[in-house]
Amino acid sequence: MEISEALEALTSLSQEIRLRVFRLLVTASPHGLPAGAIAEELAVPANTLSFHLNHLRHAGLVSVRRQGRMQIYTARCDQVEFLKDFLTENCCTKSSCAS
Amino acid sequence: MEISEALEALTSLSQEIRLRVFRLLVTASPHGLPAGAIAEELAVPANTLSFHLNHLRHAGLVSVRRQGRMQIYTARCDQVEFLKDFLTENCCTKSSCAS
DNA sequence: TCCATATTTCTAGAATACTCGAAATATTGA
DNA sequence: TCAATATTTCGAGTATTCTAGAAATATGGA
Repeated sequence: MEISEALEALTSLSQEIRLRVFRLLVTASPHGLPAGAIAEELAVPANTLSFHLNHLRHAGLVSVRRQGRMQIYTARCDQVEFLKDFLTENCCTKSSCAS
Repeated sequence: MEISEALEALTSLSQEIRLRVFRLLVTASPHGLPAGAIAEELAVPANTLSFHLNHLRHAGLVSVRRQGRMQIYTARCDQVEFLKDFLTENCCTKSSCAS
């Protein structure tokens, strides 16, 4: 993972609503959840949520598919793995790292 | 690691200058580097750097000790481990995770 | 004590991010 | 085609973060 991608992922996950959205989607993995269900669960207005879902999508952390009228969002857990790898390779010394 | 602590660490590392500072300090681990050397290496004004070092310090990602006139900053690599653990526990499904 | 060096704090302006009402778009079913 | 539902886009206001000049603080050496 490039530093610019890592920055995008870190920026996306560093916002409370987005982190909560992502965690929720991880628990709902691999089926995903429609935007409306996320908005209701987290008590966030639909348009505000849409803004954050877009942010996560641009950062590559979620993917989306349409199912009828609904947009189903799914966590891209592999991207978190890449982020963790980035942190391991760039932000850890050998001695301090388990992996 | 609590969600609020994780947010602080993610926020700190999601800013380009701070991420570069942290990576530099990891390479200089465990000795650390004086603020002036970091500023010079990254070509950032001393007071701007100070702002970001403060941010990293409040997030627990670096520690500092005085050595004569210099302030020596050191990466707290263990905190990155905690952040990775947080991501593993909260943001990964079992199937998607190596660990 | 006085000066030079290293760094931080103060401050205000600039840039970026977040929020949410209102309007627009997409889909389904009648 | 029309109404209802699900979601997104637009736009403007608010809040937060970043930047860097200037001044302040801390230390060591002459």
